[in-house]
Amino acid sequence: MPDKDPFRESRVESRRSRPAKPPLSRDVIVEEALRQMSTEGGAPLSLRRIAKALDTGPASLYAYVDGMSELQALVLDHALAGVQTDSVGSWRERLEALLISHATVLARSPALARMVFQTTAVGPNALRINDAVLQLLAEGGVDQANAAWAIDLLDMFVSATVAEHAADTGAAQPGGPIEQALARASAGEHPHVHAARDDILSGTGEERFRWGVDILVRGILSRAQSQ
Amino acid sequence: MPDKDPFRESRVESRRSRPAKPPLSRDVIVEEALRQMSTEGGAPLSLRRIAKALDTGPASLYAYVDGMSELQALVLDHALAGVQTDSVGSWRERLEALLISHATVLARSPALARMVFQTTAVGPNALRINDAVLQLLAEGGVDQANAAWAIDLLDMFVSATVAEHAADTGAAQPGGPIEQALARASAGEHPHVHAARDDILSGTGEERFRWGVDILVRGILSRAQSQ
DNA sequence: ACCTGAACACCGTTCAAGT
DNA sequence: ACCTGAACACCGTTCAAGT
Repeated sequence: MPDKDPFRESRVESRRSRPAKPPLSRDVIVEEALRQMSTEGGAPLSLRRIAKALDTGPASLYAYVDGMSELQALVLDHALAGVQTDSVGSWRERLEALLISHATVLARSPALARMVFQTTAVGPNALRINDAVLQLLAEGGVDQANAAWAIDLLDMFVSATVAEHAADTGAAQPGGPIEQALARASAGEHPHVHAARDDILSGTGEERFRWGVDILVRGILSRAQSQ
Repeated sequence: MPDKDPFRESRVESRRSRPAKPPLSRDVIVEEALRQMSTEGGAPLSLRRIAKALDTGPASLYAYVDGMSELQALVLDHALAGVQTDSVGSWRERLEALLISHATVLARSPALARMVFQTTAVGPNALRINDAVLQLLAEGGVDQANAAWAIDLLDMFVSATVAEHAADTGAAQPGGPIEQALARASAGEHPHVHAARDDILSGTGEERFRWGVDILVRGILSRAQSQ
């Protein structure tokens, strides 16, 4: 048997020498989670998949993270760091831009969008966003009591929009379940839906989002001014 | 060995004679699902658990239901049958009553509330509810184009309210994560949140729901009248 | 003291094999 | 033809046992 060639390519890869497989940490875990959410198309977050990617067993993650629900909170806040809270224009334009930025960040991955009603956003970035919205509403002349409730309503609108969008795997497309349902609305039994069917399906996502923001802002101003 | 007493209580229970273990059907499955959602506190719907309760293996359900996501759609519509679409008063009062009824039905079980952004409500009851809302908005003088988009916004509001409520396992309680987050909002870094902290936490769920409906209706009317 | 393999108690879905 | 036990490919979480 010939001697082993000492210059042969090593096929065993020491995991120590593998370049920059960094030691486990909260940050590494959260970043891997976000990476998977943006690449793995729509698949739900999984501790086991994260562990595998980081070359450990799932139990090891529990040293750095309390469990799935804490991880979700960390991931959500990390993602919210991308929300732009400063832009230019009137307070109304800046509010709209902020909400669009918020929705855009959440819509970047379906898994993130689905997370939005499972975890309450209470991290530093949620704080930053809410503070900015309160600032803008104050500029718009909305009193503090109404503004304080309004931030929740605006947030619900953003969250519901992205969550709805993430859920429908094409429900709104031509021939999809929504169109089929509308087709089932007869003039006799559901006259109003029947009559409005084209209007119900009209508009792009962004048009409808802007329309929603307009409705909310009008409502908030109207209420604030009546008091 | 003594003879068996022919009058002894039978301990073997023929499943044929067990009273009314009805044959499998879509309806039986959907009803068992709803039963479990209202009793099993907050646990997510599970095909396996339904199958066990109906005395079969999980595979048997697939003869009657396409899979989890079709079951969810059926369950949601079945539940929506409980939404009251007729009440008395002005159109505005009747709209508020309808939305409260809708929210109440969905909030009956956390599992149902969580389902609301996973499945698009397109069954007969969703049709009935949407038709009633369109009718009320028409009464209120809202044009068809705005009303057609408004039904989605109102539905998102109801859904987001119950979904948020279902998610927070007490996030809003005194000492809960929301209060803790607000405590982290310093006067220096987050002045508006800091100043509004009491207002942010104020109000009951129902007060805030009615406030939200008021904002939405004001906004919709304002927009409709401006065109 | 720290870490983790293996186990626990679940999932939804598929399909071969049996009646 | 219909039905389903068992398997497949996953989950999150726990914990005993090892270093």
